[in-house]
Amino acid sequence: MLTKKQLDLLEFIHKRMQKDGVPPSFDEMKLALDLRSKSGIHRLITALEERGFIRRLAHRARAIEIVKLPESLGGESSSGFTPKVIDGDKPDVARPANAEPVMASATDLPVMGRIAAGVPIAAISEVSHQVSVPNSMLAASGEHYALEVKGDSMIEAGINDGDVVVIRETSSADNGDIVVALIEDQEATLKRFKRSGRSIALEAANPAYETRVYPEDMVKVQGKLVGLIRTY
Amino acid sequence: MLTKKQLDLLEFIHKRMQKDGVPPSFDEMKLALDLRSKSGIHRLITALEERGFIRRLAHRARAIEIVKLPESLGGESSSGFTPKVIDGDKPDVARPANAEPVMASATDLPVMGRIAAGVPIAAISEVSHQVSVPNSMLAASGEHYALEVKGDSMIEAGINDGDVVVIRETSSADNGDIVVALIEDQEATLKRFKRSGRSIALEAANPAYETRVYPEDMVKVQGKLVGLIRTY
DNA sequence: CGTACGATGCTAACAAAAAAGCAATTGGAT
DNA sequence: ATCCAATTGCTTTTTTGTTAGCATCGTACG
Repeated sequence: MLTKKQLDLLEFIHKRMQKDGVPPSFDEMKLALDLRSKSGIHRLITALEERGFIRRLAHRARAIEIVKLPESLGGESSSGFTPKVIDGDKPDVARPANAEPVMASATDLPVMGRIAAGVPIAAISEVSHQVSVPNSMLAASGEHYALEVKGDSMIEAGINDGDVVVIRETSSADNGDIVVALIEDQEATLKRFKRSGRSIALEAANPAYETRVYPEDMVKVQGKLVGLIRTY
Repeated sequence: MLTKKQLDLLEFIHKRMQKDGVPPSFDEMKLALDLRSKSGIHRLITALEERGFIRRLAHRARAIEIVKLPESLGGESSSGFTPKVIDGDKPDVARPANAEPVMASATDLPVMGRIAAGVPIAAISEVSHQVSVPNSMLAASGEHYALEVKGDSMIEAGINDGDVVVIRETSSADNGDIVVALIEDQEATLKRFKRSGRSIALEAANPAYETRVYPEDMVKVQGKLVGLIRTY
């Protein structure tokens, strides 16, 4: 899953955080890996993020957090690690007796880029990073992936700019479903699906955008919205 | 299930990862299996992926991960690997062939009831059930819990009826934060917080509801909104 | 027995990603 | 305003993954 360099860096970050609690800066990492430029680090970090090992805040100094460790670094296996653990322990809560880092059922899904609203987007392409979504959001079978929403076209459906939507792959949809549709094999959008006869209407949930109607063979449903995750 | 070659390769990858944590590159595998071309490896890898033994990121160097091992190779115990399924939910069986990502970082939070919008609610009390939320939504420290949203008072903030909101306990808030506030020690609501001088305004995100202003000692902030989860 | 097919092997050409470096910007924090 | 850190653009080299085309071998099957 990781290349040597990536692993080295991850290990360094991990040790650093164990030692003084603060993640290293790019320069420190540069030093540690004996590079002459930070840009190399930047790329390694990006790779680690893409693979779901770390999480970070862009443009924030030292805003790196380790999300998981590979087994080779004393990673989990038996629940050992637990990068950060909040066990939402509220008062009496009925929690199963086994004390623990309360890892719950979730699955990492790849975020396949951003999907636009008004003016669509470069079709779904590559993984930018991973998000964990509760399994309760996923169907027992079927492929899922996530997209970051760009724009405000679905605002009246409670989908805001920046939200992450979870999509289940499917090529069919029912009226009223919110779907990811590929129009003319070109642009992908998130819209509400409505069929009438041989035409398909894709309507935004925002009066500022107009509903567009296409003959059915110009629209391909790629997936349907099954969940939404927003972080403030 | 697997051909000899496929098994050999899988075994090699496994050992390799045990040893140095980094999966082998195609060339290394080529060497190991004593082939003169990578293309053979490519096909074997594809086969292993199809059969669900490994998972990988296409076009990424060394991005291979072993998902399961046949019994013939110490299948469970010896590797400390155990493609874990944290108890509770669905058994890991029914996963489509092209495998979805594995279990990831999430935490179960108790849902402490429903919180209303317009007309508040029976104060936060007992746990109705648990939801898994991605750890990325939680602060490194602090207590969290979840509430189910009842009503449409925050609809313009993209919070719909039925959504689950994740709250971090805190007694302070900044202007503009969406908070769970206890009014007169009686009713709890989810509103946007605005302070001016010694009074606190709690405003809904829905023109149908009016903003209410209280002297600061009548309002107690109980927590602030940090995340939202919606399942369709 | 001959054919079809699947699993393998090889070569060779290509396409991309990983990794590094340098320089110039942008952002945050103080 | 200024410092420091992070981000970006661009370049170069090396490593790694992907594909296509072709050949061989063995087995299942009519």
